[in-house]
Amino acid sequence: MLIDGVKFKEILDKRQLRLTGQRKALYQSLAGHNQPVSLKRLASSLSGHMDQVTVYRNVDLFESIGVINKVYTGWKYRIELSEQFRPHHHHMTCVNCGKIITISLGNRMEKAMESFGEKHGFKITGHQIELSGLCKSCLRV
Amino acid sequence: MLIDGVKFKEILDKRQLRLTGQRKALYQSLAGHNQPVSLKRLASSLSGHMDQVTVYRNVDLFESIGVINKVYTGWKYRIELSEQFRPHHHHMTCVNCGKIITISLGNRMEKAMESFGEKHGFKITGHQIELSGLCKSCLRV
DNA sequence: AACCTATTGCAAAAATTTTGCAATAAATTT
DNA sequence: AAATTTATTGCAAAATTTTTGCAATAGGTT
Repeated sequence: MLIDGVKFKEILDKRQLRLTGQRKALYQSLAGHNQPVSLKRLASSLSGHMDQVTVYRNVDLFESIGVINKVYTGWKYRIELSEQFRPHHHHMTCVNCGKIITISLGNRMEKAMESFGEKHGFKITGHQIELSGLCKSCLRV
Repeated sequence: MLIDGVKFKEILDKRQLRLTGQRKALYQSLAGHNQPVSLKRLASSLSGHMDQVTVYRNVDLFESIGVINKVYTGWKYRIELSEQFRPHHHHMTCVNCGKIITISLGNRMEKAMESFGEKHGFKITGHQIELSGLCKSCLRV
């Protein structure tokens, strides 16, 4: 596992949440994916380790403590580890084959988003940017 | 109704889809909202005019023919008329009170998104940009 | 090892979305 | 204007997804 498991434990500890076997399994499964996963896939990949209800409850929990982000690619949301564990990035999804590419927009554009909010009196705390289009191979066909 | 109803009819005609009372009602309800609506609210605002199943079916249809866009603000998606009926824009949502503000990012940034895709071999056909943060009033409290 | 209580699994409810089919009503033709 | 054609609707019911209550289990502490 490339992704820091110590930080995960710290985040739980700080709030007196327990590091259970199920939470470890969930975290590791997320760390093992290098693309956002749907809750359905996540749950089925973990079946045997834990009940589906526990997946739901912990996904909610993980979101509330900032361990994961929900990403909307296409019709449904998917889940990935947050920026505490991975560099900030965005996605580009092929509308034809569903391929997801991870991209980073660069500092200038990221900053621009924040100052954009300020112009309208907002203090920006996060943003979602999802591009969709046709990937190289689907363009050819 | 400020929003072009003729174009709506044309879009249906072109595909030999029928302009039913229910579709008119749905379109008008969408035209009457100046913010994205959840499917739930949409359905309940139309109850009496049409069955919930019909709302689902027509929302699907409207999406497939480009009449509406699905927008992800917060946890769930919401629906709004597409760029065929309204100027292209994005949203900024207050994470505290849920207020949604419509914003436009300006040509430079819009273009930048497209060329970003090209760099990675994608032909960009659309994008979602959703900012979240705290609005003026929620910052004060 | 005993204790405290957060967390889990199970069963079941609630909410959301999809499906099949007969009845209805747009649009076209006569 | 009536008849015709067939896309569309409403209803009932199934399927799927998400939430809830509670007793049993198992982290973490003393």
